[in-house]
Amino acid sequence: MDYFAAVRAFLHAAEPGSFSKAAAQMEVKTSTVSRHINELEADLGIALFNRSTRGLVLTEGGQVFRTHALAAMQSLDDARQSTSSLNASPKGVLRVTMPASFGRRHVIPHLPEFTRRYPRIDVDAVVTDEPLNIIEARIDLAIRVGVLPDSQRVAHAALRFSLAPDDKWILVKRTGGVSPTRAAAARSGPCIRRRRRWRRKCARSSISTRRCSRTMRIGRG
Amino acid sequence: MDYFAAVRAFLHAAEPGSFSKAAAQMEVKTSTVSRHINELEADLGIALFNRSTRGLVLTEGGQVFRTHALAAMQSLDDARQSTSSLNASPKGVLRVTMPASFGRRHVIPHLPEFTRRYPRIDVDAVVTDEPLNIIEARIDLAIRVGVLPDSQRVAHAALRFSLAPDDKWILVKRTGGVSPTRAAAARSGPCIRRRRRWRRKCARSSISTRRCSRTMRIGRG
DNA sequence: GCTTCTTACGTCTCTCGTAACAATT
DNA sequence: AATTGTTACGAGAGACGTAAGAAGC
Repeated sequence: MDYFAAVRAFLHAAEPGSFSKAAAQMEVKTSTVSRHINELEADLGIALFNRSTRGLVLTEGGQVFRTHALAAMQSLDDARQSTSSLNASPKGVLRVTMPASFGRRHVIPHLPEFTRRYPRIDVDAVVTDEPLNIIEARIDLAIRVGVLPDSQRVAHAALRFSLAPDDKWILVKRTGGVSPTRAAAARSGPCIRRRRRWRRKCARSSISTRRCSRTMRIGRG
Repeated sequence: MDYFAAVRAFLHAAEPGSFSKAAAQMEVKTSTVSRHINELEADLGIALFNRSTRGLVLTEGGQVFRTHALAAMQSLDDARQSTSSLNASPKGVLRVTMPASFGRRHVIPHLPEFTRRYPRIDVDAVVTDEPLNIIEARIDLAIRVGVLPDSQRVAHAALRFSLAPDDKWILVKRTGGVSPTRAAAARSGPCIRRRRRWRRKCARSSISTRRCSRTMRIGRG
């Protein structure tokens, strides 16, 4: 059974003491509410309502369940709210890694302006020439320049920085010897694997890609 | 989508940082876990995991969601536990109404023994000859004797008390002039409407009818 | 080659609404 | 007669597993 729907139906019905009103409020049929609550009662092994045509009255068990269920649903709403609000206004920690000399010249000078514009973002700049494991080090964005010693990470080598006149980074795929999928990855945007996946997901579900593009705007003058 | 299943899949995957392990633990396929978490991410508009073949790492949003989701699921478990435990060991308030003289003679004398046997039950005996509205007065069990003045409540008149030698109350249907459904009601057990429904529900879903029978054992010597 | 996550596809379960019924005012 | 809860039934959606693909070890 759809436990979520069942609990919601119960809570909607408990307040006015009516299945019909609950159904109207939830924009489903009375039969659905009735079924959901019957399923819930079967699952709990206890009656939640005393039924009469004069209205419904919560049983003792119904009252107990209602109290806890309300708290549970509240928690779940909190979970959704606080989580999805994270992508509404950019906020949190952004860990960026970059080569030392490149960083000093092209990134660090712009950080004061960046943090002014996005005060809720804490930039965590890992300035190093060491080849980091971007997963283990929890790097959100890696900037690489030149030919990497680790030739297995071809995708990284496809990212090239260009100070273009417009508000975009230009991503140029490496010429020659690139497999179709890798070329596609390079075409579609930033080229580390999970970023490509993220973009695909955005396209699928109409999520704003703001998070990506803002992240990429760090080095713009 | 099945929100509960999705959240559960997420929590199972977050701990070991693996969809496969979560799938094995939940006895579903990896594809199911993957789908659930993708749905959750689409719903929240935020990525919950950073994926790599070396394992998964929760994003910042993933950690936030995990914290809240854990609390929510905990609350829901509490709701189920505390509610269904109500019918495991008899506990709570039992409101019984009965005629004055009958009560004094056949019920009240047995209450000390009853409360000794079921110490977690508080019996609330409404001893009155007035015809109560059992819903409004929150009566769990009504004992009626003789012909009721309110002839519409035929079902009540079908309950007859008998001090049988075995551990049961014998319920005899009223002879003559009983409609098929009412006869069925009288046959099937205690005859106020919601009790009949309760019995039907028990039969359907294999719920123990213990709660009913215990309630009915009040007057046994 | 093995493991891991992803995804398209077909099946099948399961949910929902419709509609008829029961019960009461 | 009107309202409210229940339930059988059929259509439709949606979930699941299978299997193939992609990516990294």
